[in-house]
Amino acid sequence: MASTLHDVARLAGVSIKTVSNVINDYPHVRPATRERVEQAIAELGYTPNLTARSLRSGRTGAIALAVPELGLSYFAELAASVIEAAEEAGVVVLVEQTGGDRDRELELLRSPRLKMTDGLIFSPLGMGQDDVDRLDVPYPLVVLGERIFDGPADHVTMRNIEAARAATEFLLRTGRRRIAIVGAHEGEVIGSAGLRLRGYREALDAAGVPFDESIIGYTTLWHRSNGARCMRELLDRGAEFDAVFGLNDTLALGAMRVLQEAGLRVPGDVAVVGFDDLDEARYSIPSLTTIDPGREWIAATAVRTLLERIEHPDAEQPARLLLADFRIAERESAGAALDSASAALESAGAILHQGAGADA
Amino acid sequence: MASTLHDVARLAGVSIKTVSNVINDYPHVRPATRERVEQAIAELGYTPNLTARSLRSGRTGAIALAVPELGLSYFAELAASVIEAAEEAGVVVLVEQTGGDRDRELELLRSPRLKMTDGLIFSPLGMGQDDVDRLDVPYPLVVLGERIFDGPADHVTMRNIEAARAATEFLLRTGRRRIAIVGAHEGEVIGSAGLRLRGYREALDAAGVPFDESIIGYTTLWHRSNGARCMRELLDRGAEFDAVFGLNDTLALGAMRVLQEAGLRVPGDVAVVGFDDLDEARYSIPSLTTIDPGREWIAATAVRTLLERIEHPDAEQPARLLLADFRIAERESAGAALDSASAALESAGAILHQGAGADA
DNA sequence: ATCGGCCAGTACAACGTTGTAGACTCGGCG
DNA sequence: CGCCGAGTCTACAACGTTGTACTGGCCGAT
Repeated sequence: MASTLHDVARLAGVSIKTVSNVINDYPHVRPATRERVEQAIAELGYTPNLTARSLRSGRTGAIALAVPELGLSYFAELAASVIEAAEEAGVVVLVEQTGGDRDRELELLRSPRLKMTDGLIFSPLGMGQDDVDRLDVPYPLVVLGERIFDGPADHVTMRNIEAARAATEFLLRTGRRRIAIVGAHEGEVIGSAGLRLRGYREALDAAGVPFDESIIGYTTLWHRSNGARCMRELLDRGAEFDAVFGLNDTLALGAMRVLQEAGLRVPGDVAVVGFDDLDEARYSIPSLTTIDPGREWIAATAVRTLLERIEHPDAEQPARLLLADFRIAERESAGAALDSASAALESAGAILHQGAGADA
Repeated sequence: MASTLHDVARLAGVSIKTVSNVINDYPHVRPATRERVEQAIAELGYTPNLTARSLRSGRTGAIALAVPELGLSYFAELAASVIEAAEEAGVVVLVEQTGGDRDRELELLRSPRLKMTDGLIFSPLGMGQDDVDRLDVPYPLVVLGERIFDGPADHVTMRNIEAARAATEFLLRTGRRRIAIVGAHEGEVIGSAGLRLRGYREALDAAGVPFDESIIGYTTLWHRSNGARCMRELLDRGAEFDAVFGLNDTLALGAMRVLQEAGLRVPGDVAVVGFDDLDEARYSIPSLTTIDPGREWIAATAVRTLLERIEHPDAEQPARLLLADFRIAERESAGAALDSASAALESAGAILHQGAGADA
């Protein structure tokens, strides 16, 4: 059905290798021959069989992206950015969902289905630091997220601690003193929750504000409903606070909903800050002040790094850690500065911290 | 680096075909031989080269999914469902973004990159009915959405007219009479906007409520911000209404935000209904009453239909139109019934209309 | 005893492409 | 005049897999 080099060669009266040479812009082809071949290609509507080309070249021109779930806005937007960056590099993206399940993540790492791709961008959620050895795979791999550090593969991620610290400092600077947390993970040290909580504590310590366990809300999965539930529990137990730091936007949005249901005004009574800068944060009521963690940069860097590894598979370059810059996206939910200094800051554009890209 | 059938065969002392037979569960292999081969496979960590297998078999085990943008929640959730359904069928999914741009959509349809897949699930947004002939492609294709009807390819979509009519009837039944529209497309007949507006008009006509152009809000792209802008325009020009039908959830959510900013209570002063049943609709404030258009069924059916076409490429079965059932997901933004009949209905569970799946 | 049929396993070709080696022509230079 | 090198093109092999056809050996039925 689909035509091959043989068909084109027969029609043009040349060998199949000459057709191949024309397609690949090999220079030593007479213009007359080239034209004859091109005409035959057009006539037959020939397109090269990429599978055969892959077999021959050992490259597929596809990369895999594994995320927990596209239904989670953060990963949907991450995937969008990865696909876009890959497209610019002429590469297509095969998307897998792991559900954030450790077993499925481990299984995926050794799945033969990856043989269809040249490498993997992997965002684990179920695996932890103990599984670090499982990242030692026989194909190019770039890891995202904060579940596993110092692994054998390149790692692109965000400045969780610094960003969370900046978010907390922002709230402190606007006069808030009792900053509740929504979404903490019990006993976690590494991982988004652990790192962001650490940034929060660093900011409190630096400002001399005591850490108060009673306004820390714990939960498991970072779903909207859990943000709501978490906030409801805080309110029910009579916790007192004048600000909320949701460890991601979905949590913050869920929490904000509960605050409003309870008759509290945002940001009047309680300021709310999130983390992720989802598209949605721009359109909530009120719009959500949040951390833009550099998602696009992360996506572009992950693709670029992976393609470099694919290009030079034998390069003995050690695994790198690449960190994105972040900024505070200041909006309504925590824009009302309580003193004049921060009011000036507010109008200035809100880039509070611009970390240096650690490309080394 | 990676081992091949040859390596395994050499180690096990058999021919490569026997190894192949073991892998493919060919029955006529002696248990002793099978075991020897399996041991060699384990020892070498052999996994089959899927590219070579694809070349040989003519099948890749991958399908492509082309959507406008994963940043749009509807398509992110659609993609999630498609990937899940494909996974169950043992197939992987290559995701492309067209940006809803007609030229990129047309280009994608003849892109050689599709050669890496067995078929395409295509959700166009820029193309229109005039481009129907472009869907006559030399590979299995399933079309989604409502941009193009009666094309040469299988088409899986939702009951836009009936669902929009049911949404409108729901508002009418709860006593609303002045139902504003957010997100109409000027002059559109086909397409989600055109069809949903038609369902709206049918409901009005059936109830003897006059259609009033002054409460129809027009916009272009269905982004949150456009829903907000659209609603602001309606308010600015002094339009009077007691309900809003957002032609999708993002529009409705944007509109709801503006209503609340303007001091109007939802659903007290204005009831709001959306369309899509995004995850987000469950967690907005108030939660959004909306149409569940059967997205999961659409995804599963698209995958199943595509795989059937791939399986039987020569079957001369004519292109089919497959329609999903829908239901009203009744939530807070339009739950407050104004009469006792609908109050009873409200507590009943809100499946207002259950269309029959047209699998013929 | 001979044949047909089943079992276990093998050799070869083919999927469509591209790298390598080489054939053939032609012009220029020694 | 003969040789070299560059230009143009071709034949062949190989990427790793699997379908087809085949070889023997064995058993039971004729």
